[in-house]
Amino acid sequence: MIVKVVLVDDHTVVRSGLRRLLESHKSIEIVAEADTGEMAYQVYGEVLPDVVLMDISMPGMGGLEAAKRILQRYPQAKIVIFSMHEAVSFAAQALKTGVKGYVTKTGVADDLVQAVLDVAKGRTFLSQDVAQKVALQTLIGESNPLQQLTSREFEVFRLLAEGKRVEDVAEMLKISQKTVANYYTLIKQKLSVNSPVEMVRLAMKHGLIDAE
Amino acid sequence: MIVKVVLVDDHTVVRSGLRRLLESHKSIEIVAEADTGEMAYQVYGEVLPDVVLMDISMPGMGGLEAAKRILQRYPQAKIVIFSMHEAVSFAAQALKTGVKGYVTKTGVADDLVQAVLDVAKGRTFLSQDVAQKVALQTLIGESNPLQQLTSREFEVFRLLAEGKRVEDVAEMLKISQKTVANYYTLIKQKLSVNSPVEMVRLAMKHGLIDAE
DNA sequence: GAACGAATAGGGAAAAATTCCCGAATGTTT
DNA sequence: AAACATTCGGGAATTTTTCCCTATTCGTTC
Repeated sequence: MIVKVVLVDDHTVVRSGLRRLLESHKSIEIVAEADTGEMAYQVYGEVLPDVVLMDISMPGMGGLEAAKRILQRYPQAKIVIFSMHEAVSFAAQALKTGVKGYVTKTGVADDLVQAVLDVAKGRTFLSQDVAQKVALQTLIGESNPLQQLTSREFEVFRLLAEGKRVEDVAEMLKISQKTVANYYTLIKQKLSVNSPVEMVRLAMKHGLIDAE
Repeated sequence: MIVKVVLVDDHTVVRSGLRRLLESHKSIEIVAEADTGEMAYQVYGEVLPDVVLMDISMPGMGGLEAAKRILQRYPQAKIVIFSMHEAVSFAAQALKTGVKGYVTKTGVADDLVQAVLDVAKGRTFLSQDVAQKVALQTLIGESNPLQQLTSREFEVFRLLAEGKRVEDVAEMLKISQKTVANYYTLIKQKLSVNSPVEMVRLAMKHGLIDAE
C-alpha cells in the first residue's frame, strides 16, 4: 500500500529536497505540493492525502495555524509538522493542536521518513532529539511551565521573549495592542514571573531563544 | 625583598585560606586583614602595605568602591581585585577604577600569587581566563558595548539585568527611583537596546548573568 | 586658579506600558 | 443545552518610561 503525501513548505528548493528524500522510498508518493498554509488547506480537500508534511514556519498562516484549519474541517487528517525548533515547548504546542507527528530539521533524515510512515499507520511520531529531552525532563522531574500556556498565549510569549515590542506583536498577530498587553499580564501570572528579565531567562532555559 | 599584603574579604574562612595560600611563598607577608571596605581604607593608612588584595563583593561598600576611596587618598596604592565574575565587563570596570590586578576565583591558585607579586613589582595583572576572553574578543573584532557605560551606569545595568526592579535598585544604591529610571533610559540609549528583553540578552551574552 | 566637560543625582510633565476588571463572541466538552 | 475555556478588547487607575532641564562634584586642561 502506498502512502499519499502532500508537501507544504514555502521554499521550493526545500520541497524538492524533501520530495527526493521521501520518494526514494517506494511506499511513499508525493501527490501534491503547496507553498502556503492557505493552499495546503485547499489542496487537502482536493486530493485527500494520507499524510500532510508541513513546515512550521511559513509567511502568512504558519504551519500550526494551517494544521488547525485542516483538522477543523477534516478531523481525521494526519499531519506531520516539520520544524526548526528543537525546544520541547514547540513540540508540545504542535501536538496539542492535534498533529500526529513532529520532526525537527536537525534530526536525522530517517526520522522524516519514519514519521510519515508511522503517522500513515495511525501512530504518533516525535523526533528522537525532542523525545530525548522530554524523557530526560520527565525523569528528572522537571516541569515545563510553558505548557500551561494556550496556543495563543504561547505565540505571544515567544514573540515578546524574542524582543518584539508589544506594538510589533499586535501588528504581527493582527490584534490590538490592548489584547497583547492583557495577554502579557496573564502570561506573567501563569508563569509567575515578575519582570521581562525573568521571562527572558525562562524562555532561554527552555530553548525558545538563545543568547546569540 | 618581602611584599607586604593586606587582605580584605568579609569571610573569615576565605581570609584564612588566602593567608595560607599566599604565605606559603616566602616573599609574601600578610601584614593585616580587614573585613569591610571601610576598614580596608583605615588599615591601609596605618600599615601602608605594598599590595591590597580585595574581594569585589562585600556588604556595604563593595570592593571597587573601597578601591576607589583608597586610590583617591593614596594614588600610588597597588590593589588587586579578587572576583567571582569571569565576565570581561567586570574586569574592564575594575581596571578602569585604577586597580592594578584582577583575579578570578575560578582561575588557578597560582594566578593569585602571581598577581600579588606582579603588581608589587609595578606591573598589571589580569587572570588568564579573562585575558583569554579579551584576546579572543579583540581578535574576532567583537566590541563590548558595555564598556561605554560609566561605573555607576554599569552598576545600575547589572542590577536591572539581574531582575531587580527599579525600586529595589534605588534602595540598594540609596538613590531615588527617579535617578534609576533616568539611568535606565540613558543606558538603553547607550547600548542601543529598545526593550528590557534585549537588555537581558545583551547582559547574558556578556556573561553578567546566566540562564540558571 | 579658572574653565570645562563628564559623571552623578533628581525634579516636572507628558507619553507609554501595565494592571485589574469586565463583557462579548466563539469553540469545546460533557 | 449548559458549562467552560479561549480569544479579543474596552475603561480606568497606576506605574514606568521618556525627554528636558538644573545642580553639584570632580578631574583635567589651559
